[in-house]
Amino acid sequence: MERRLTRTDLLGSAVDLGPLLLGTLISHTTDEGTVTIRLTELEAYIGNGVDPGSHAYRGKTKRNSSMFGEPGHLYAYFTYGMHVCGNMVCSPEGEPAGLLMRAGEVVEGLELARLRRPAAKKDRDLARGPGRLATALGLRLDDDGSDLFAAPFALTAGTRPTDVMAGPRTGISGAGGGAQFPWRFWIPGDPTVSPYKRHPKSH
DNA sequence: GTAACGATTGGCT
DNA sequence: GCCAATCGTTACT
Repeated sequence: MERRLTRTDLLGSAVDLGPLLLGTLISHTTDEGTVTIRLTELEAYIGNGVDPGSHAYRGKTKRNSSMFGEPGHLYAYFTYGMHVCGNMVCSPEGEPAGLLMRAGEVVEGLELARLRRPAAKKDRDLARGPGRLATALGLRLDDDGSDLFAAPFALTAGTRPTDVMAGPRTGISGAGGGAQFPWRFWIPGDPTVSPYKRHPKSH
């Protein structure tokens, strides 16, 4: 039986929660329908001057304020002038931390996800990458701050993976990109996990 | 005020 | 593998 998650399940260190939350199902319902994605890849970001890769590294701003809010809410941001990415906010209010939803498998609303992701050649590419996942789920910038435990969102415990891998985060430049912060977590062997890419600038 | 850069993607070589 | 797209945020002058 599938269990509905509660806010307590997201209250804790993002680094600890990352591996535990792999396999979680996130649902988003719009007037177009419902899409549910089983998360297969997550990245932890903390901040507070500790994590150079985090948007919250230099403190609270208008953009990242959701990360400082109540756990279980969405931190959605706009990047590269065209993509939206979504985080699940963890840790107590006032302490910025989140888990970037980097990839997943569409398990409900396949047709709607295909409609939203016309560029995807295979179903495994529908949510393979943070911008793609957000698009498939129908996330928009104004969903930033939304409570993931209230309509139109829902979080459900999925089948827990038998194995979990950890490594350096993708696309991070500078100090936050190295093996010093192995806070990318994924389900090994899952075809929907995105390929690792180091930041273009770090050569 | 002005320039550079991204927690990326998709198309092309 | 290489690179353009595209614009808000950040990092300078």
